[in-house]
Amino acid sequence: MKKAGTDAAPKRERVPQAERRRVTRGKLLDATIESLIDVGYPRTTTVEVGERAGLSRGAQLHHFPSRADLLVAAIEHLADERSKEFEAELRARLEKGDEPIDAMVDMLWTMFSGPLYWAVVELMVAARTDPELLGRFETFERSLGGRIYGAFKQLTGRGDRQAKIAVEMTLYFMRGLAMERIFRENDAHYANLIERWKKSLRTMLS
Amino acid sequence: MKKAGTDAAPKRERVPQAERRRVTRGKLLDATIESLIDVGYPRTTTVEVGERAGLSRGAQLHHFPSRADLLVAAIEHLADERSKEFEAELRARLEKGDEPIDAMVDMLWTMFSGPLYWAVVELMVAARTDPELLGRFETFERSLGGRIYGAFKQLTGRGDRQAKIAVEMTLYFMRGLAMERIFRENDAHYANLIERWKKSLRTMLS
DNA sequence: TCATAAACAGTCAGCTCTGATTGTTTATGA
DNA sequence: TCATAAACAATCAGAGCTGACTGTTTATGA
Repeated sequence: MKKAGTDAAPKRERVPQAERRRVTRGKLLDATIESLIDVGYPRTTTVEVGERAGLSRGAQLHHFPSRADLLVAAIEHLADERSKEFEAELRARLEKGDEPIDAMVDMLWTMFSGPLYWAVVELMVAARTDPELLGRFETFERSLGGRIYGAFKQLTGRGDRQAKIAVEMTLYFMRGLAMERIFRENDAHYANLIERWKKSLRTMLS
Repeated sequence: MKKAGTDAAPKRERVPQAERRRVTRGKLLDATIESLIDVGYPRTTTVEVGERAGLSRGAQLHHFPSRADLLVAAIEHLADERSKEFEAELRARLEKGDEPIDAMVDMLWTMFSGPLYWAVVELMVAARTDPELLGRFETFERSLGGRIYGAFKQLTGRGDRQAKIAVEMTLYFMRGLAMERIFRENDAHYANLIERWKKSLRTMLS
């Protein structure tokens, strides 16, 4: 009764190793991001992540031998997720055909006010005092920054220095505004400030 | 030889209990802030702080029975320190007699780019997932925010709604810009953006 | 000057987290 | 079909952290 029927019978799914590997790692990395969002960096322990992923310790350590390995991989995974989020948002705005500045700012705020951004904040702050994380984080942050600037060019047709700086300042403003959400949940307040930012941005670009 | 000469002899300093208490607690709280800046929130353990303060475990636990007590007190202490920093900066700008907007923005950037702000960031992010810290943090953050707005009124003579929002947006921008310092140290870059912000601010207020 | 309380020191048990080890199951390709 | 390697499971020792406990020193005010 140990071996499953080898011929006709239940027809077990045959999943290639590479695919199984990908799925299990994905579960662990998703669980890591989720834990960062829910309980923060210090309490994102390997046990916490293993439980969230529903995997045994052995399975976990097979893929990520140490907590550091897990977190470093989580940075890359988070970058992927944000990238997907970004592309989806960009497509949505393009379809809606909003005015470019509005589209850009709204799109960015959607990302900065979404749950994934808490994971970014946790990792960013942890990276400040952890050289290994810092190196990784920087790489992906720059890459996404470049992609955002590219989208701005695509939307507005402007690629000059002034535009670049305006995008940069927008990102900083969003970052600071997003942090405020630690204390306040008042969506109307943020909506108001976002509208005001659009005005400032237009002035900067004119 | 145990008891010191009671009459003439070496004249031991007599320090009142309240003062000794104040000093020892100050050492512990300073050490906590220093540790937050140097190694971050997760590694700011009670042992780490005790060693930095040069105090025994007993002394430490006498004043702060738990890690949580220490961190909560550190928030208040940090608020005091920032407050002092603020008042000092404000006086300096008033003496220099700079143009009000310049003075305000420069003063704020001095604070946001100073070492104390890293401690603020560490505690703020930790507070996100820790209700006890959150309550405390919010209180002092609001209080300092009010004081900053007050100074703005004092400097510019403007206390209208538009001014209030402009100050608020300035604080958000600074917060986001300060975080960038995790990755980049290029002072000239920040100086440039600060100058641009002054322009935006003037436009907002005009 | 002396009783009392606060300040301070040192040690340690208990807990949690990490990562190593060993054993079992499942998939793949020969 | 079977040997091999990857994937997964379970347990555990070691290290670090917290907070409790006990004992000593120092200051205060009666």
